[in-house]
Amino acid sequence: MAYKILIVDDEVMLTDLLAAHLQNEGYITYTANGAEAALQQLTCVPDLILLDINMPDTDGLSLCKMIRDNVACPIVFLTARITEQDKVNGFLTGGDDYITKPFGLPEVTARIAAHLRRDERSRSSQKLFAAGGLLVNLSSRTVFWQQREISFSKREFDIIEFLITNAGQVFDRERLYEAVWGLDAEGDAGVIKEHVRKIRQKLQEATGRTYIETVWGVGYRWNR
Amino acid sequence: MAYKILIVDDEVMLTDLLAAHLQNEGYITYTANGAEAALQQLTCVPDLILLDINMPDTDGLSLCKMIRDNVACPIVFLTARITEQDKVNGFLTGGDDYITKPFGLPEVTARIAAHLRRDERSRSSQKLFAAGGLLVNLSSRTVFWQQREISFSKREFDIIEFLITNAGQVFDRERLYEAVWGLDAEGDAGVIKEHVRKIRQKLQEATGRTYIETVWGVGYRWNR
DNA sequence: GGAGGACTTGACCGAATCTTGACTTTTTTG
DNA sequence: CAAAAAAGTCAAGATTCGGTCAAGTCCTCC
Repeated sequence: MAYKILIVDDEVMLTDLLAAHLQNEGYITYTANGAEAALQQLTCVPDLILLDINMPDTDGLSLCKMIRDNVACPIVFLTARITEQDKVNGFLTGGDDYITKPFGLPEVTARIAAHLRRDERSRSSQKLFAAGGLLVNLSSRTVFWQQREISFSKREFDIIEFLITNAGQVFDRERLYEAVWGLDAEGDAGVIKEHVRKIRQKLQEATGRTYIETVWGVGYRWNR
Repeated sequence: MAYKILIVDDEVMLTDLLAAHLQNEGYITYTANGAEAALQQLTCVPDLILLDINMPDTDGLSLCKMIRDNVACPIVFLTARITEQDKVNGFLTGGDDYITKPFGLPEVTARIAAHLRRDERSRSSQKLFAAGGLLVNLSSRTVFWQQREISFSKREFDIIEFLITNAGQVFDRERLYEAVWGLDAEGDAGVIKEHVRKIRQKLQEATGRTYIETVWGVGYRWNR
């Protein structure tokens, strides 16, 4: 689930540059080179908006308000400078940020990532999964079986998290490895066998069940 | 947006009665007739919980603790009576309340409404955190352990503040650094290790506990 | 401008965890 | 039924990570 970012600036060169860079980072990008185009593009329901508020022929403030009225995502302003007056005008309200030109691409990337993370956190601060006495809490990374905590290492929990959020689906080892270790990780997906063993062992010991089922010749699946 | 209320009691008649009444008042209700069911229902992330602590076959205290560890909403206890011993046992902590059986429906409704109002208000500007003798005051930036102040430097307190306002969640050093030093700060997130050491040292010295827990390979988490 | 506390850095060590590869068991298939 | 393929087990070595420390720098308040 890649994030969608809408880039609004009158300079085509700049929007294209940012779009190319962000696509490279794995984001889906949309561009708009004017107020009208920006409003049209809102239909794509972006997760974050990069917005130049100093565009000519455009009242930045009211464009910003119109955007806010229609989508709830964070807005990061691109601007030559922010004066105190701008802040007073209410440009900068909850969840927003600004980057002053000229800026470096790494800076933009970092800010975007941070905002998306923060937004994600507030959107669903408690991620809980329950199944017959087993309680998995993704934000505190804990697993409880009837008042008793079962502790898992990082990799073990990562695997559990992935399987449980996709409970019922079967994943082969390659796919699991990719999901947990990352797309560009190199190494043998055979490690999974070992981690799954450990997970099952701990679960079995505590609950009497194994939860992770082997689909022979295909992969693993989480059973509630 | 309607509030969600989870009703936990072993008597089906009672849960159904309460549910019907509260639905009539405009609440969304969930019911559970046992400890296990209660834990499962937590996934609905209720805004308030009505909990019978005198259910047979259930250790009310630890069930209560489990619930608290996973959701932050107020808990209203339904009980035959609350003894002094119960209070000492820690059943009642900030935001909680109890209603002794037998009770009238109007009483339940009134209490629930009062708690939801209070919770709403305090959630937006919670400035005081308490956990077993430890009292953290965000506005005066002080930490007390049983009438005794423990002093922390700016950075140390900033870290404590962030962790405590997101208690239970795990943050890796990068996120923590970002949250405390700011998005555009440059520097090594390794500093955190040193600050955490100092914080723990002071807390340990004063309270005998460390509060900040390490989740190996992932990050840090504040334990109440 | 100096003293003292706060903040930062980098190196080091031990411990927790991850990975590997050989080996065993189970399942499928010819 | 035997061979092959897939999955599970195990122990040992490799690796990564977090805690600690000492030293250096920065800042602030006299």
